[in-house]
Amino acid sequence: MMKRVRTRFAPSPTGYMHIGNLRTALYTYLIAKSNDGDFVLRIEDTDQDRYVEGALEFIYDTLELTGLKYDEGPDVGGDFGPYIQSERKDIYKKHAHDLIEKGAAYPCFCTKDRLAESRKESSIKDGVWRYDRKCREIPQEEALARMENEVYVVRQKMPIEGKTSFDDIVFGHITVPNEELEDQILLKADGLPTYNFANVVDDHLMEITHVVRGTEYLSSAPKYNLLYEAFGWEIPTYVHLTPIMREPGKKLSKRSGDASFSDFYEKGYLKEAIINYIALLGWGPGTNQEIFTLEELVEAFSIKGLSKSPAVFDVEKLRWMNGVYLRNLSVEDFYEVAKKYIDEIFKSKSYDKMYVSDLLHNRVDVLSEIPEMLDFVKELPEFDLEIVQHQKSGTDLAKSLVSLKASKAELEKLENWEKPELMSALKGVIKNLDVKTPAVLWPVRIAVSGRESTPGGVYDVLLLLGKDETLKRLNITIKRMEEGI
RNA sequence: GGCCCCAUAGUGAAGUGGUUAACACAUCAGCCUUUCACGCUGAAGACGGGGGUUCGAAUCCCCCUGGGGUCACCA
Repeated sequence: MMKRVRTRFAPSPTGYMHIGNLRTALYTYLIAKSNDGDFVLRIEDTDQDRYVEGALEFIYDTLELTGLKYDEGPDVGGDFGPYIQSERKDIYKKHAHDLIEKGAAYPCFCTKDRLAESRKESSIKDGVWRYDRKCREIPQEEALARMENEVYVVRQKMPIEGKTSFDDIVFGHITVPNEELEDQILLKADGLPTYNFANVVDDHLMEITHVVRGTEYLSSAPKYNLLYEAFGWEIPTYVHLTPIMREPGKKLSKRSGDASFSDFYEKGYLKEAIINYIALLGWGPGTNQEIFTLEELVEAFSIKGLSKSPAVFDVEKLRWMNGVYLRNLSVEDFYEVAKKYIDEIFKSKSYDKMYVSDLLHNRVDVLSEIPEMLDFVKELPEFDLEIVQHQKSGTDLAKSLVSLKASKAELEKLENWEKPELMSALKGVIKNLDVKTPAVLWPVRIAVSGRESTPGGVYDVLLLLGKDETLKRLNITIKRMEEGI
């Protein structure tokens, strides 16, 4: 009987959900759920200096929004709490002392000053300083006594010689020389554990079976193995994830701009598309399927599909995928997500919601583009008269002017400003003038929109503007042209 | 610098000794068309380099190169 799979997402409360963190959360969730297991949220706040107000809510909200529902966590409870590390202080302290008794760790009384001094002296040699293990030799009895009234940290006693190996499910078997391992600090002088200690203790106590984290922890894994062994605990399955790069060679980071989930979300990328896209950054289903709902990801996910090399975040592909999601929406649903962007253009003016949505929903990749696509609705933009001519059908300015005047005359007569009427009016113009269709439709559209490309054709643009505005703009452009010729 | 890891088109990514080396985004061309977009069709584009092993290597081994990670009282 296999143990129940349990994974945990363990962010620091920094008030920011980096896209890479989100992906880690996603994969962690998928590993649990694709095995009918539990997904746990644990907050790693052992660095007091880093605490950001409101960060917890931010994490809860983001996971809620993206659908990564956790079975246990600070706000939902569970049998393995508390789920916030700063509330587990006593647990770490007890375990650190157990380790001292077992001889796998020792208290270190070196002050930061002495360390800095030591670092300064020896750094001349090869550039990399490592703790000189001064306190390691203090007899345990004496050390225990000094702990009563001195400030100390607890350090892990690493083997001096030999090698340590560990297995990672994506990277395989990895061996490192023990001389590389520093006697790292487990418990800080403030009594809180370092990540290096807390993660081991918590993962064991919370019965985490698959430890999912970034490759930045790969080189620390042997130290964790040594810790598990010292405690006599079962070693979990390690799943180290490659980083997401902004461009080849450059890691995606907060500093390089819009690398956070909320930035994308607020720009008009759908959460489903973001999740879908990042799922494919570093993981492949082994089939050609690319569009996945979260449920489908749970179904399709396998650790085997995880990639060993870093993946570059390609905004262009995210755009495309977001467009696919938008197009797959019904017009009604599209309106719901696009509403706030469309309203930026129409403000309080009334408009036919479904009509506008229908016009937009095949043409938009990112919702925030909408105001720009419709900006001509607000007012006639400045534009170069040259674009009024339709080159392909050999229409020049003079001919365009004729088309415009004739069109204006017909449009003025219309009682009903509806598509069928507009169509028959302009088709009549085309027939009377005996010209090609674009020779009329193109100039009219440009004359009233000032744009070479618009969502929808002339009739759509005319409907968007209404009769009065259309005629007003036709007059303006006609006048400009008359003065120009 | 030491140690560890990685390496298929611009990007993601199939492929695990024998393939015309998939597929998707992007690019380019054509079709559709009243512009744009959607959609459809097609094109160009890759196994980082060098040695082995093998009848045969993108696939296995070694070296080089390139990239990444790590070496905190941060996670």
